[in-house]
Amino acid sequence: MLEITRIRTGSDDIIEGLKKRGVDATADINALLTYDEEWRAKKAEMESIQSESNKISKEIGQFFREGKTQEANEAKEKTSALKTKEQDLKQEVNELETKIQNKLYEIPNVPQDIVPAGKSEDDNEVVEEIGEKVKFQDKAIPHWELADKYGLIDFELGVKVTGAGFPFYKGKGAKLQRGLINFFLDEAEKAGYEEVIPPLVVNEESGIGTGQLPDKEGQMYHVTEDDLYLIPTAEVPLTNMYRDVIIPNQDFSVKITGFTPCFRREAGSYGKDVRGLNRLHQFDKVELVRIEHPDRSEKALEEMVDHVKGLLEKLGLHYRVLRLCGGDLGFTSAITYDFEVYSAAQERWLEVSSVSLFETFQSNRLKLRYRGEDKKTQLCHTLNGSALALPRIVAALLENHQTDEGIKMPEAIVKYVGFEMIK
RNA sequence: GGAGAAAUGGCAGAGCGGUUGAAUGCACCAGUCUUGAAAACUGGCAUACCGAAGGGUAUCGGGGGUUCGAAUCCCUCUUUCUCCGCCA
Repeated sequence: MLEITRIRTGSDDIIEGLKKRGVDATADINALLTYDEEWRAKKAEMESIQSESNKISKEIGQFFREGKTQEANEAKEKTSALKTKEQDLKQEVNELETKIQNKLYEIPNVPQDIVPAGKSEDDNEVVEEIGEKVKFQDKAIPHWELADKYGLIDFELGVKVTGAGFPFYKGKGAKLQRGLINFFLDEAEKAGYEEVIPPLVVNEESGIGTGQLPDKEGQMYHVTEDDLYLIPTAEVPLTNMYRDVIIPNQDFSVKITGFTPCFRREAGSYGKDVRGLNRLHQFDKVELVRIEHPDRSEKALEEMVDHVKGLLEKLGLHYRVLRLCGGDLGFTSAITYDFEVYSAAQERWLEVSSVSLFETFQSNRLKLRYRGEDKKTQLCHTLNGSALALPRIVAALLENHQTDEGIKMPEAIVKYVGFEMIK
């Protein structure tokens, strides 16, 4: 959520910036400015009436204490007119606040200057590409066939027990999963992140805090009986740890990591996108979350990007880094780098990580602030990134490291999974 | 799940329906004193919004109500604690 003060002072820049998303926010911003002005006028009026009636109330108290009952009763008469006026104004003020709030919820974050304009993923900017496509003598076998051949993952069983998109990992498939999680967590810890195991269900306020709600409730599983949501990413509970928090100094740097399963309804997905491990309703992910001083958030973003690159290199995967264009940028993000690994058998890129800087967009909703030198509270910057999401990493590992003898594990994870080859 | 009790500032803990945004203590910050520190003393110390400023308004778990006036009374929700039941 953008800050209303920013809209007051920089509406043109916001409108200009949002064009890169293909959004024309002129009407919304102008409406907001009108509501805001009206709100301030009404509120000032309401407060002066409140002030007056507070004053009279105090006088009445004084009269009673002095035993001047008649004066007190006369003063009471005066308040009734004020009261009805106050109530009317209060209602108007409330209505305006709701309107402003709803409008603010609708406006996405403003992309940073270096974010390219664009409509879809085709306009994303390839920042760099590392490694080369693996050459195979025959055609590479897709991961779902490999998973079946080596008994690693049972998709059919998942369909029976739960439904499509909820696979069973078995034997070495399960060990690979567990090993990768531990590997990612250890790497995060080495980089200074504190490990957290959060709840996997969150309340509505948390969903609003990080921007999943309102609007995108269709993407989350909703436990209606208790009005709770299954987390679509650890970002939600990890970032909401800091909802309504004021960090007492300005030298802070919060770095947390957490492994969680993630649950996504993924309504509307179909075809090759959902084949095998490409898109699941439940998947495992290690997430990084950072809360930073605005002056240090750019640096933090770079560090996170470097961290993810390091992981992909240790896994020996051919990957590329994209700077998302305005149109592909998430609602809450000011800048996002996506990481894609090359799927040798499917011959396409698979997204395995997304690292974003939200600036104050989330912290404004979260009321997440720090206390500056002048003792005033300022909004923090929030960031997060996957490091990494498991299914597509597994898909890429299986496909890219397949040999005639089996699937070779990258050196870095051998000690984590406990074997060198899947045979 | 059933029965009771409670929810006040960073913490502890007062609070009669009327200068209570809230006593007091601790913690914290600044100053005095000191070679330095401690102690002592003095002052400061919630958040948000509106306003150029003086200042104003709101907030005592959340929401609603009674009243000229609510931290204080009523309703409701949430959470915590104690006891009982159930249970990894």
